Amino acid sequence: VTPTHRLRDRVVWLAGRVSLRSQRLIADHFTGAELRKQHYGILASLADRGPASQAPLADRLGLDRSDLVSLLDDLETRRYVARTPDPHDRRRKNVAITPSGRTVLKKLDALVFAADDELLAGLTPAERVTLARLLERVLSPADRQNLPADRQNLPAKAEEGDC
Amino acid sequence: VTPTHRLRDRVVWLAGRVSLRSQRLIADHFTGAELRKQHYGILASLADRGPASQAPLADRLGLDRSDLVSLLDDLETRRYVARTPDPHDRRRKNVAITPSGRTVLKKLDALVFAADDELLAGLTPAERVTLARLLERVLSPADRQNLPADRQNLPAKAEEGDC
DNA sequence: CAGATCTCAGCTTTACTGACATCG
DNA sequence: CCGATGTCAGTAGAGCTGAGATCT
Repeated sequence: VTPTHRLRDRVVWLAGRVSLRSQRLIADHFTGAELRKQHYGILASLADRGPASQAPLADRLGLDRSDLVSLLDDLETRRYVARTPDPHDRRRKNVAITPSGRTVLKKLDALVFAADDELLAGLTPAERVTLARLLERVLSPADRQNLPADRQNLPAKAEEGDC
Repeated sequence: VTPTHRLRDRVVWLAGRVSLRSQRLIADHFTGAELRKQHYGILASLADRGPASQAPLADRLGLDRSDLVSLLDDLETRRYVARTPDPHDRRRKNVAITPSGRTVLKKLDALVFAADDELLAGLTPAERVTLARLLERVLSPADRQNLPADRQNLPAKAEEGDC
């Protein structure tokens, strides 16, 4: 009685659908915020993982270096981040979040948290953790090509106890 | 020792990353196939869930009705689907997959399956099922708003037996 | 000179919006 | 008249490509 339903079993398809819904939820919650999803990602990454020059920053966000430029321009003109030339390598520009950037990040983080909560409304807290861990592990092999050495904090056991 | 790492705990963010990687994998596997991800979705939906007119078809794929038009044009000119006017409601056009459409679907399905396998390389079979089920459940509440009465085949128990 | 970094310009795909003619 | 359907045109976001200037 399981008539194959291809799309329901293909994570590559389901991920696209969930991503689209996530995008809509975030966009809805962000109305009037003059910043978008990627801006939030940049601020969050800078706050949680420290400053970086643009190339590594783009890598850890999964963005293209060229697309990062205008996003940083947006944030820089609003004084949410600061681009300072690297004294050791004059090609690089070190990007750091500013105090006012942290203030905005706090507000945006609440919006993203609300969107996340809305997306996962049908799941228990334990299931949400399981889902996040599985998605993170799906991403890991691709990230290992980019990230230098930043990912040792996975205890290798996948948080069972539910499901 | 868990320094908050916002992006790693937000499914709305992780879903976007996984979706992007999925998109790249599918696009890679589809090189030379003259059809894209959505074309596959249309064919798969028509094959697995039967023919439908365009509006319901768009709903069950999560596409916009307007975007479905040109996608169906592509498939129709290649004789993979057939649009036939509905005799009971002359506004509607019933869309069905053709025999040659099923042939192409088989080939595309192998490509998508390969992409899915590559995406989930780091997960065990049981974990893959768990991930698919969780993603499906995230999608369900949104789908119930669109689909008329097409989703009773979820027995309210989420196919455990693993995990 | 090879390679990395930042930047810019242009392109494609995707999703959305608004409008329209047709029909129930 | 209201609402649904299929279609079209235009818009904006997102990602990619290729190139250039600067620097290691």
